[in-house]
Amino acid sequence: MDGLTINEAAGTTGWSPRMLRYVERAGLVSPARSASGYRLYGPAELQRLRTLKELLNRFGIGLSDVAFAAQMKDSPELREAVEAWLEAQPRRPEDVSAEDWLRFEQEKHERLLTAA
Amino acid sequence: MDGLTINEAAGTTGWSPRMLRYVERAGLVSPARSASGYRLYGPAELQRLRTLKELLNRFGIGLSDVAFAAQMKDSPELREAVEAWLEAQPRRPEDVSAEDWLRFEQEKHERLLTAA
DNA sequence: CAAACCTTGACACGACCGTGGTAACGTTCG
DNA sequence: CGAACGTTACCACGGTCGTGTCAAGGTTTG
Repeated sequence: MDGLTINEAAGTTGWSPRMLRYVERAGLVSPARSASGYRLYGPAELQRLRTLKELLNRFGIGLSDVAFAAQMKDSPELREAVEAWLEAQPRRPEDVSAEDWLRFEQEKHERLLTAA
Repeated sequence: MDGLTINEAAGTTGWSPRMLRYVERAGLVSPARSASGYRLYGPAELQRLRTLKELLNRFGIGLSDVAFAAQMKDSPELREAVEAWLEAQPRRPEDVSAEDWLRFEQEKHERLLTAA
């Protein structure tokens, strides 16, 4: 049977076995299962895991964010409702662009800014 | 000057003053400010706050989710990267539709299911 | 001018995210 | 058959989300 087991997949993707199960639970990458229930990661899943990792690192987002995007993707009702809300008013990007967003998302414990 | 103060706005929208500040911080609804720095909520903001509340309740999502959607909306780079990743493979919706998503998102502490 | 309201900053708290670890039990392979 | 590996179910822990509350100080208004 083709497909790497979870530890092998962990080895080639950089995720821990623990996280591979978590990612699956989040509905993002679900490998096939062997007759006895072992996870079998094929080339497609492995690639998906690698690009997922890069996606998260590159933008500093979380699994939940991607999971939410997925949910929006296959629930037109949700997607339309959210888009409609966002469309309503532009929020001039001067105020809340990457700067403030990051500030909010990460919310380390920095002060300052106050946007003179 | 037109515009309700934060407590008045809280009264008509159902949000607490605390949460109105939090929502602003998340970059979702930013009222104008008076000369001395008081928040002034106009009809547009009030409506936006009410619909936001309904959006969250209706789909059981969080402010962060909407904030993330907003971020995707005005960062084409992020949006394209996420969409590209999601597009890659369809994930048959039998496995991870609303059921599992909710299970993951809320993750109360329920057992069972195992989808006989 | 004093009461009532606003502002930001902080402490606090339960719930959940992202992780790791361990336990208890089934599977594969040498 | 025993070692190595897989599965699920838990405990734990720092960090963030969504909230409330309180303190210290400026503003508005009767």
